[in-house]
Amino acid sequence: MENGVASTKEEGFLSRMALNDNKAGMEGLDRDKINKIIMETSKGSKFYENELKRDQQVNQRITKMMLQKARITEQQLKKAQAQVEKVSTALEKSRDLSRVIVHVDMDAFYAAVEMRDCPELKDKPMAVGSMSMLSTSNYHARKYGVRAAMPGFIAKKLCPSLVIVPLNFDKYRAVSNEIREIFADYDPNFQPMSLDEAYLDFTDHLEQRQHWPESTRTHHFHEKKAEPSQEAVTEVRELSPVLFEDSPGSSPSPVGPEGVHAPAGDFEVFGTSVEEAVREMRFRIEQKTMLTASAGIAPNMMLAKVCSDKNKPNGQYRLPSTREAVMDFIQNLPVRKVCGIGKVSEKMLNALGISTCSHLGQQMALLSLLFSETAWHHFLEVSLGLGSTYIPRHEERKSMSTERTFKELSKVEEQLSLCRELCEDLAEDMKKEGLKGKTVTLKLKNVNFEVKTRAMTLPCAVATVDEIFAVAKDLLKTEIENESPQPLRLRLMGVRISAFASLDDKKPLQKSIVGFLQSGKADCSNLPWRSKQRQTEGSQATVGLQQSFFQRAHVRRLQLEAANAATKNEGSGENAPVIANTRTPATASENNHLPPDLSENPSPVQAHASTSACEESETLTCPVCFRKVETTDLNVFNTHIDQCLSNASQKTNNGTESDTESESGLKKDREERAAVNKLRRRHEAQEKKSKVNPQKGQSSVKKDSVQKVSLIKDDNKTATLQEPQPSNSKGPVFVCPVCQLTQETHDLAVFNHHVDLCLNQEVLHELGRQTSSSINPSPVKNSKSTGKCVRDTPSSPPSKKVKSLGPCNTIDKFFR
DNA sequence: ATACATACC
DNA sequence: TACTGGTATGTAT
Repeated sequence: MENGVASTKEEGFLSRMALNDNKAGMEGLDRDKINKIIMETSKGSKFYENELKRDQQVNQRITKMMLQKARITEQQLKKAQAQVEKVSTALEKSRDLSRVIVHVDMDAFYAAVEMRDCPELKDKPMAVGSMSMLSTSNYHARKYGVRAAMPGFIAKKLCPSLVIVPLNFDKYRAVSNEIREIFADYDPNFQPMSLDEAYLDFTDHLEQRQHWPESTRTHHFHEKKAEPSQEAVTEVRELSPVLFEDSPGSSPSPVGPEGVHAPAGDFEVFGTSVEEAVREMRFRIEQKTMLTASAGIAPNMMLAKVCSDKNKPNGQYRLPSTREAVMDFIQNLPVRKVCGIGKVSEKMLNALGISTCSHLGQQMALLSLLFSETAWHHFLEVSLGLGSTYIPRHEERKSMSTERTFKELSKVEEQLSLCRELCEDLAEDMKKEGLKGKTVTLKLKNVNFEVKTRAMTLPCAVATVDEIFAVAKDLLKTEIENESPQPLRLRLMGVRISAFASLDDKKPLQKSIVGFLQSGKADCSNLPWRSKQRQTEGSQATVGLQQSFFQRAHVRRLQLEAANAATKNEGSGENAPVIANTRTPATASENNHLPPDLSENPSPVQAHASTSACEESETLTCPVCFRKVETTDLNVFNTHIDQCLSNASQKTNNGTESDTESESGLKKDREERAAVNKLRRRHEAQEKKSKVNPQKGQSSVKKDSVQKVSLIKDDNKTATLQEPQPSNSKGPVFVCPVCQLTQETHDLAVFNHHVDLCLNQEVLHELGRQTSSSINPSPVKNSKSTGKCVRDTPSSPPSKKVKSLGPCNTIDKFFR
C-alpha cells in the first residue's frame, strides 16, 4: 500500500505551493478558496515551473525511500528496534526537567510596529514588504490567507484592500533593542534568534525572584490613563494596537495561588511563579514598546518554541516540568510544528504515515533505517519531548553574504559591475566586524529560478573589495564561459565569504587565544557539540584568572608600545595584503570569446593579488607582548615568550617588590596561565568527550550510534560514523581529544580515564615545564606514540609549524 | 573542499 | 510586472 504518497501530483504539490495554515491566526479560513487563488495566480510562471520541478525531486526522494522501505526485512527491523531502544534509554536517562526555558516571540512584529506608528492602519488588513514579497502581515490580513513569505501581488489577489507598507528595518532594530534590554533582566545570557524572538533561561531568575519583595515585582503603567479605576487588564489591551479580536489574551492573570492581585491603579504587582514572571516580562515589553509578545514556558528549547505559538497572539503557555505532561503534550503535536522539520521532511514523514510526534515515536525503528543518523536522532529526541536545556551563547558568525534580485541581467559588463557592487557591500560589512575569510562563494540564480553556487578557497583570508572581487569575478567569468555562447540570464547574484581566519587579527593562530580572552570560553562555544553542555563551575572560574593574566599582558603591551613608539613595530606586516599568488583559478581567463570587459579587468587587482604573500605564515604573535615575532620556528618563538613573561613580571614588580616577590610574580603568571589552560582544556575535552557521549557525562548515546553499523543504507543515507572505522572492528575507535592518539578501546570509561590522564599530564607540563619529565598517560593502545601529548586540531588544519613541534610544546598548548 | 538542499525568521 | 535576503547546517560527492 502506497499509503501517504501523494496520490496525484496536484495534491502533493500543494504542500509546497499552498497556504501554510499551521501558523497562528489562520484558523477557520476558506482554505480551498485561498489555495485556488494562489495556484491560479502562480500557474505558468517560471517560479511555479521551478517549484514543480523541485517537488518532483522530493517525490523522487520519497520513491527511493519507499523502495528502501520495501526491502527492509523483519530481522533488520528488529535489530533496529533494539538499537533505537538503547539510544532511547540513554536519552531518557539524560532527561533534564530542572530548567525553565522561555521562548518569547513578538506578535506580527513588523506589522505591529507599523500599526503602532500609523494608527490609520489599525483597522485595515495590512502587510509589511513589497509587491514582490511580504515579510509579515497583521491579523486582519491573515484572515484572508495573507501571510509572511507570500508575494505581495498574490496577497493582493487574496485581499484587494490589503495595504502594503515597505520595510523599515532601522525602526525594527530599535524596538528590538528595547525588548532585549528587558530580556536581559530575566536572563543576561538570553539568545536572540532574530529581531523579534529570543530564548531565555528563567531558572536563575526564578530562584532570585523567590526572595524579592513586592516592590521589586511592581511595575507601572507607562501611560496614566484618564480613568484610573479601570482594571489593569483592560488598560493593557487599550494600549495595544488592534491585533487581536479573539486572542486568548495574556493579561488576565489567572488568580493563581500566587497571583498577587492587580490593584486598580497605575501599577501592578506580579507574583513569584514562572507564569507571573513571564507575564511581567510581557507586560513590561508592552508598556515600553506598545507591542505585544507571546511566550512559551517549558523544560527545554524545543518545547518552549512550540509553546510560544500555542496562545499567540498576546498569550503565553506553560508546559509543566513533568515527564508525563511533556509526553502528553507531544502526542498529538504535528511534526511540522517542530523546529527543524520543514516542508520536505514533513512530506517524507507523511509518506510513511507519520504526521504527529506519537507516530514518530512508533516508527523510530523504521526511521533509523531510512534516515541519516543525525536525522533519526533528532526525530527520536522530538518523540521523547527532549530538547536542549542549555541556551548556547551567541556563537560567532560563520559566514557573511549579500545577494540581490533584479530584473533579468544578461550583459556581461552589467553582471560584472553588479558583482563588483556586491563585493563592495560585502567588504564594507566585513570591515565593520573586522573579519577576514578564506572562502568566497558566488551565487547565481537564472531567470528559471535555478540556483548555482561556485566557491573557491584561498590559502589566506581576505577582506577587501579587490581581494573578494578578484575571486568572485573569476568564478563568474568561469560560469559565463561555461555557458557561452549563451549568455547567463540572471535574476539574482550573491557573494558570500566564509572560513573566517580570525577576528581582530589576521593570524589563524591568534584566533583561539584572542577569542578565548574575549569570550571567556575560547572557541569551544563554536563547537557543535557544545549545545547541550552546561557551562561548568570551572569555566566560570577561568574568567577571573584569565583576565588577571591577560590584563597584565595587555598592560605590558601598552608599556612596550609606549617605549617603542618610534620603532617600526606594528606597521610592516600588519596590514599587508593577503591574497596568495596561487589564487587565480586555472581557468583559461583570457583567450576567449568574452567581451573585452572580462579580460580588460582591473589588472591592478590581479597584480596586487598575485604579488602579495601570506603574511600570517611568516610571523607569530606573542600572547604576552602582542607583537609579531618574525620566525616560523616554534622553539624560537617559545623562547621569546618565556623572555616576555620574565620581563613582564620583572617590570611589573620593578623596584617596589623584592626579588622573591618578583619571582613569585612570575610563577603566578605561569600558574595562572597553566590554570587557564587547564580549565579551558578540561572544558574542551569534556565537550569532545561529549561528542562521543553527548548527554552530560554519562551513559553513551552517541557511542551507541557510533557502534551502529549501517544496516540497510545501500546507496546514499549511510550512517556517518564518528571516526573512520576499520571495517572489521567490533566497535568504535576513540581518538583522544588531547593527545590525538587513537585509543582502541570500546569501553568509554577506559577512554575517559585516558583523556583525564592526558589532561593532567598537560597541566603538569604547564606548571613545571622545565623540570617535568613527562608522565605519560599510557595510551590504551596507540599506533605511533612518541609518548608526548602533542595536540593537533581535529578539524581545522593547523599550520605545519605547529604540528612539527620540537621538544618544547609551550605553543601548541597555548593556542588552540 | 564544493555543490546543493533544507530550514528558520 | 511581480515569488526576498541572511545565516546555518545537513548530505552527497
